[in-house]
Amino acid sequence: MSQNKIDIPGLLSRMPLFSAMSAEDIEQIAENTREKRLKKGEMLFQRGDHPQGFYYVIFGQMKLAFSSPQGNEKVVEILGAHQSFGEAVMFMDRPYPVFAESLGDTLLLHVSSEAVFDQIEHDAGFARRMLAGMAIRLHTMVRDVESYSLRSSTQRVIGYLLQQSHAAPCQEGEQTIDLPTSKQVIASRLNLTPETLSRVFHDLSENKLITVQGKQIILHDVAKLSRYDG
Amino acid sequence: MSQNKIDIPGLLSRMPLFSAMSAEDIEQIAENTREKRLKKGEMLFQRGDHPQGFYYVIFGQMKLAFSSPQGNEKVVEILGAHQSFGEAVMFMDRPYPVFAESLGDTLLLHVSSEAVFDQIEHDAGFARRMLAGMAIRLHTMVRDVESYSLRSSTQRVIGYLLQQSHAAPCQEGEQTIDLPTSKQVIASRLNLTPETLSRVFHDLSENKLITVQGKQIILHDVAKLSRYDG
DNA sequence: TCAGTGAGTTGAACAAGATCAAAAAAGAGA
DNA sequence: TCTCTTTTTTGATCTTGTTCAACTCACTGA
Repeated sequence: MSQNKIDIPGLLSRMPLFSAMSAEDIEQIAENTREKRLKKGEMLFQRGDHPQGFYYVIFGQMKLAFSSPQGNEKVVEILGAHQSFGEAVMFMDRPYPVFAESLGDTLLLHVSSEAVFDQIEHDAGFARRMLAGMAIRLHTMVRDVESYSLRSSTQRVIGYLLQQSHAAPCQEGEQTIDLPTSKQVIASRLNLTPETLSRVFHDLSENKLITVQGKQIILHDVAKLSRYDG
Repeated sequence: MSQNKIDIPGLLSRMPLFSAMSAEDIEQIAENTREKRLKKGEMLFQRGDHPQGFYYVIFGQMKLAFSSPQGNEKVVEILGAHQSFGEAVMFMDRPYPVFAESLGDTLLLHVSSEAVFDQIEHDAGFARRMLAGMAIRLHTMVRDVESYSLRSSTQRVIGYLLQQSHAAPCQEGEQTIDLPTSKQVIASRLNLTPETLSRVFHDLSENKLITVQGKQIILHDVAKLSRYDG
């Protein structure tokens, strides 16, 4: 908590959602924005809490997840800097369906619902950007359902690695990526147990497709990797 | 195709999305709306096609699904009368991630993207309703992911039955529901094989919780059913 | 430096569903 | 009504990924 004052309007204007807005409008939003600092492992909200705005990650990392009565936990999303979450739930009369917990020391901005609703009222471009953002979110979710439904564990892991690598699908040569968080959390994100993820990594390593060094993973041949089917 | 002329403005004004709109605005939308008739089993759009608007079901039934390279098919959503689909994808520069096929003879309205964008431009209430609709869609998707991730096949089936029954969770006595389509399709919607769905129904019947008569299912005790854990 | 702790790995046994094959039942058309 | 087709059910077997337990490793903090 030893961080200095932060420049809220400056940060807001760097968000895609707000970047096309006038200085006055930014100022208006900024007045309804608060910063929120979390230490590693802190809970931001629980499933069932009522939302009053959405969040934007300045630095650090958050996870969104739900837990079953049996105590299992399923990570829905891992969010890093420059990503936002909680927009959708503002527009429903519903509590959060997931809980949010920080994965490291994290700084968030919280933009209140009122500010968002006011902006929608007089800025159609903003409304359109908001709709576009939610559409992308929905699309991501649909792709997740697709991958849980009709891809094997190995295929899901490969898909994740390729996504993280941001590589053109046909790119030649090696590519190094850094896992954004622990393997446990990533396993849950991919709907796998940590054991299974470990075994998949082992298998891919044995086939000379990747090398795992802690959180660092080298993809030896992106093209071959995307064709591989365990 | 022997249906008479249909009253497009009348039908539109009965949609929640448009119901609060002025007659002139409805007329404007209506001019950009076309009807589309499908026979059973017809393909409306393929994965990869480019959207030019969204659809609304007047009567009949549609399924949205994707298929894997291995030929498996996974039904994402089953849509009946008074439901719409395809809104989200209008707001992205992306093709459809799923395909759409009719499950019976179906009449749809197709509302063009242009009409929607124009309306957003001058009607903030419309934008808000659009956002609310997409938020609900997203929420449904999140609940699906939850149920695929941390519920057993039996629990998913029970969840589906309870949802279809529209019963208050603590309701006493019997409740009859009609499956909206074939058990195959429902199985896929629930991420199950037809065989597994059949066995779950069998198991629930044996435990006197339900009776299955073709597409008709009697829930003998909603409260007990929602507590049951095979 | 070294215990202590949580993360990650490995192996063996297990279980939930899937798959394959075949029979039974229900519809659809003529 | 009687085929012919499709859907649904049932049984046997198989697979994928889970579970449980033990072990290794890396890192943290006195």
